[in-house]
Amino acid sequence: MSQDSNTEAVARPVNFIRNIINDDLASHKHDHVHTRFPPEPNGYLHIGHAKSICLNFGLAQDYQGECNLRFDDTNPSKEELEYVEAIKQDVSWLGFEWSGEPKYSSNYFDQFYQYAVELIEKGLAYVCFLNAEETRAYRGSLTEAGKDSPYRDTSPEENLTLFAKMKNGDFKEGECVLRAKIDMASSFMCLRDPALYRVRFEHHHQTGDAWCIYPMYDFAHCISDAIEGITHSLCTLEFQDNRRLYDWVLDHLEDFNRPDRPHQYEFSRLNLEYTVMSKRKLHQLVSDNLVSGWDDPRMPTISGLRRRGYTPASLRDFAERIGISKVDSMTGMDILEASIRDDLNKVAPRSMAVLNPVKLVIENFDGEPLSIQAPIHPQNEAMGKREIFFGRELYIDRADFLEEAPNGKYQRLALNKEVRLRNAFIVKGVRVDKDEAGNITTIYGTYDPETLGKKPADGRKVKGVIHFVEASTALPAVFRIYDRLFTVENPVKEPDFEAVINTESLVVKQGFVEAGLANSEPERAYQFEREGYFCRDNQAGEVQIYNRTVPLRDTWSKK
RNA sequence: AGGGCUGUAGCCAAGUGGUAAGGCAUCUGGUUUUGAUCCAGUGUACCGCAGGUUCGAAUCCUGCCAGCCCUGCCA
Repeated sequence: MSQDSNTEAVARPVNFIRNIINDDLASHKHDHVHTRFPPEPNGYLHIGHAKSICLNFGLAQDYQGECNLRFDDTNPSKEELEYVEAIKQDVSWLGFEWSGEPKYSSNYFDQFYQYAVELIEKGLAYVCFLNAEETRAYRGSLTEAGKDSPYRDTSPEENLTLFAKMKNGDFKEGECVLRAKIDMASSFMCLRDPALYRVRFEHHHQTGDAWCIYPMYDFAHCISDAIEGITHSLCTLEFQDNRRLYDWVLDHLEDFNRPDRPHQYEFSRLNLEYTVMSKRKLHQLVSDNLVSGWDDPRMPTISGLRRRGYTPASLRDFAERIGISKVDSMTGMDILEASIRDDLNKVAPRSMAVLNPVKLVIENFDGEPLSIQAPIHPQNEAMGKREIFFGRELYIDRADFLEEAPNGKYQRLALNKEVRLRNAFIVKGVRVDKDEAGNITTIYGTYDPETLGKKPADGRKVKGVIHFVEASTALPAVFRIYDRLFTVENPVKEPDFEAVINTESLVVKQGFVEAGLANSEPERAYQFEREGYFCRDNQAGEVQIYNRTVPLRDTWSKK
């Protein structure tokens, strides 16, 4: 089938959903693609949602179709306006544009009501006065059929009256529900006469107090999709059984019982190692003050990742790398980290920062600090140069000095050993000062003035390179070093996931950055050479705060 | 256990009867004023297990095993 000449075929990801779409287009079941991203506004979006966003909006882009943003707001007791605003912002930040105005399931409350009436008229729905407990008992179990509600055979006329009374507020919360009349013996529990509407005297963030009955997800979602002309309704695996109800509703409504109506397809949700992904648990972390908020840089939320320094491009790339399938999988952090490193390596300006400073005094240097032009990106000259300084007093990282080199592989500074100072001269350790406890307080050394931008003339080999900042011009800074939020791969498996929280997931360090960073902006990424990728935090203060997004790849320390 | 799904290398994941893509990770070289990047190379995958059909099976059939989901008036 595929000809050799067909090599221009773009390297688009392949997955079962694209195969379905291709088939649907080929068979003319649909002549276009229209997807939707339908979050319930009851919390902040996380990276699992990012996967779904990239899927739905990405499909629309690739097939020149459309993707709606729809707030699935059928349960006013859990939803808030704060979340709808945050969700819009996160989707936009990720780089996607929804089709037209944002939609709300609540836009269709009138239509839902009419469709419910249609089902009642057809004898396919009834008002049931069993309470919640009775309903559960009547439902049966996984292995036993349920039994019919005593209200199941009420006439359509009477049900119409009852349903109107429900809408008018004549019944109390919990007194009755509207149920679909399907099959109390079905092996699909969701088909055992599921509730379609419940009574809730609750203020809704979109419709105010106009309604006191609210549709259930299974009734509202499929109809919303159909009203909006969605072709492919994508959701996660746990809705596989619900698909039967999705189809049942549309099959029994005159407006939607047509071949080109929407169909639901399910893919597996994202599970990431060392974190939790459910909104409930994320809520708990916030309310228990285990993190500073939804946008704590340790959170897997989109806003948290953003504050951590993740870029929209890196998250989109991540979504592409993990792909779409129906396998229950646990994705490693390494893929996420590879995505952000790949992006930042290309675009992040280089800079130097010393996180655990110790003073290095260059004994044979005197006078004013020397200005040096250093490349902003060693592999990309077009990014230009920056000014750094070299002087008599420098800071280097304590981890870059040992009085005695442990072995031949050691590539850092030691007494009587030379090392290159990044972007500057070759220096040699001479002696140290220590306090009473034996801690090194100052390192003294000498520099070779002939080695700026060149190798030693005498041909001697100097292997290591360490970074530094000039003491008098450096800016003090706080560094927040983040690590995984949990100590175990899958915290959800623990009896109490909060018990396995990583108490060292945030370590704060005080050090210095280059003078050139005086005007760094929040969310701007930098590579602090040899340390990792950092971004300025959005918290204002006298001292700059940098969040470590991800360390540089390290193929050496593990040996 | 009644039903719905899933099992391809350490982790993701292509593959839809013709003899196992790719990414991440790993390892090995080379370049390098970041132990980074970059470049080149690197995998005995019993394709969950056992049978069967076929000239030929990861792909079809049967049985078994394992994991996930379903008994909200949540989504």
